[in-house]
Amino acid sequence: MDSLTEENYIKSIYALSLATGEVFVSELAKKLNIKQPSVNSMMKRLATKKVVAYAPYKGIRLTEKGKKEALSIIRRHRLAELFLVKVMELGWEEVHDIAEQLEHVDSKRFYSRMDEMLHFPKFDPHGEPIPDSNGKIYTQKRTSLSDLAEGLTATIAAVGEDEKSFLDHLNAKGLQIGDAVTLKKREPFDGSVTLQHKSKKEILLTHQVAERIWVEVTFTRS
Amino acid sequence: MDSLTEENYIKSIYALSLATGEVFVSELAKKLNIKQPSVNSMMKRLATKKVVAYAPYKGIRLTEKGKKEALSIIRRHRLAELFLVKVMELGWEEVHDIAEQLEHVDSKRFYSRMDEMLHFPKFDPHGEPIPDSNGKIYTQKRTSLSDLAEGLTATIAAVGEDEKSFLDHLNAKGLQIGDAVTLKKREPFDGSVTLQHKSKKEILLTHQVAERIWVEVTFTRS
DNA sequence: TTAAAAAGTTAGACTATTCTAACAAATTAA
DNA sequence: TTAATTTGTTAGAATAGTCTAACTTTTTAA
Repeated sequence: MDSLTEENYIKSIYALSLATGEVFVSELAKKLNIKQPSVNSMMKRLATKKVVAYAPYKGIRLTEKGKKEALSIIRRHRLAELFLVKVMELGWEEVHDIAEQLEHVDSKRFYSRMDEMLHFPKFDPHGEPIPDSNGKIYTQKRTSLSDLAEGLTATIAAVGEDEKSFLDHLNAKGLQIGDAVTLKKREPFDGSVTLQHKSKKEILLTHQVAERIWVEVTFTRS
Repeated sequence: MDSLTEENYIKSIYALSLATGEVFVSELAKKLNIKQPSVNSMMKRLATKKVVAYAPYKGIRLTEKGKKEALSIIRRHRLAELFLVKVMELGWEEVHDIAEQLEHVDSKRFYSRMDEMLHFPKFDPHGEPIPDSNGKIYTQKRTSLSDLAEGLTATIAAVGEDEKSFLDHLNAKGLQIGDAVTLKKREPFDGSVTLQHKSKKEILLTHQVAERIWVEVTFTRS
């Protein structure tokens, strides 16, 4: 097991190395508000633990093991944020610091219950993906249904709102997460969209509803 | 601010010194699974911080400041337990270890929201009192309504269940927290009780309901 | 009432984190 | 391409918590 401190290092390394695959001691030190020599010795420790690959004067990279751990922490953080907002009705602005603490709670049950209560969300309301319990991230490109081009077919991946009334509305329309829909027509006037659904029925959604639905394009026009 | 470790010491000192007002190094060491010399040096530190009063070879006592801190930790722990059970629907047996971690979360909002969501509970379902945010504990002697002697008048202080259906039932009977009731008669056969209510009406409750209502005796027969 | 037993204390050591000071390597810019 | 700048590393120290070994006080009980 990693200490709370180690977890924070791992999380930051993941975030900072996302783009290029590596981070430098100086960047990490700045991000964590810690002096370079401290980062340096922590890297030696994490290297011993096989969490990072680290050679002196070279960049820091997470190993597979390290990535897995990072994703697990990120999952806990994002689930916690979503939980605090959706279930506890706290404001987005006040939620980050609390999630920063909750992410270190060691209890599978605690997180699996959150997951259940939130209906296994794939994204947090910022649109950031929540890794699943195997560390798998939904990487497919998502678009809001309100931006999908006419004629394209896409799968409903997630909804931006988890409120019962919204879900009820989708239900009433016969839509569910996982359903494939084809965008038949978008009204230029009000942005409402007409969908072709697997049920063969045509479904009309207002712009307000469409923009809260995230889809993944599965087929393009050939 | 106290460290997580210090908070754990304070909580244990409070619990162990409740009866006599003091704890001994050996007891504390056993409770925390820590060796005596470690406890000894921590006591020196907490004494410097004015959290405990401690003289070598004498017992350990919390100062007023220390008691306040202990009550705040206990409040957080009990709120968290209740929250995990009532809101997150986890089982009582699996909740303690998680609450043990949540109690150290530093966020007033987090706890005040729990408090609100739980309707400002005065007791956890074990019947243990939850200190309020000023550290005040509801010390009055409580009895279950199912144990109240015939003829006594008492005030409804809390209910052991927070489920909507239970609260609805009480509502339908015209009972609310804070109401004074006099126990008119208890049926020996099924334990159901007849109450005299301030509304002048007589109310009949089954044993099942009565045992979930906590009351404080306000008047005794003279 | 004195000798075990129990309880408490000191001293010294070790790990996890962090820091400052001083030096070394790599990069950048003139 | 060398000198300045940036980046990284080592060495040594500090704090929080804990431990073991070796006493010292108190208590308990014969």
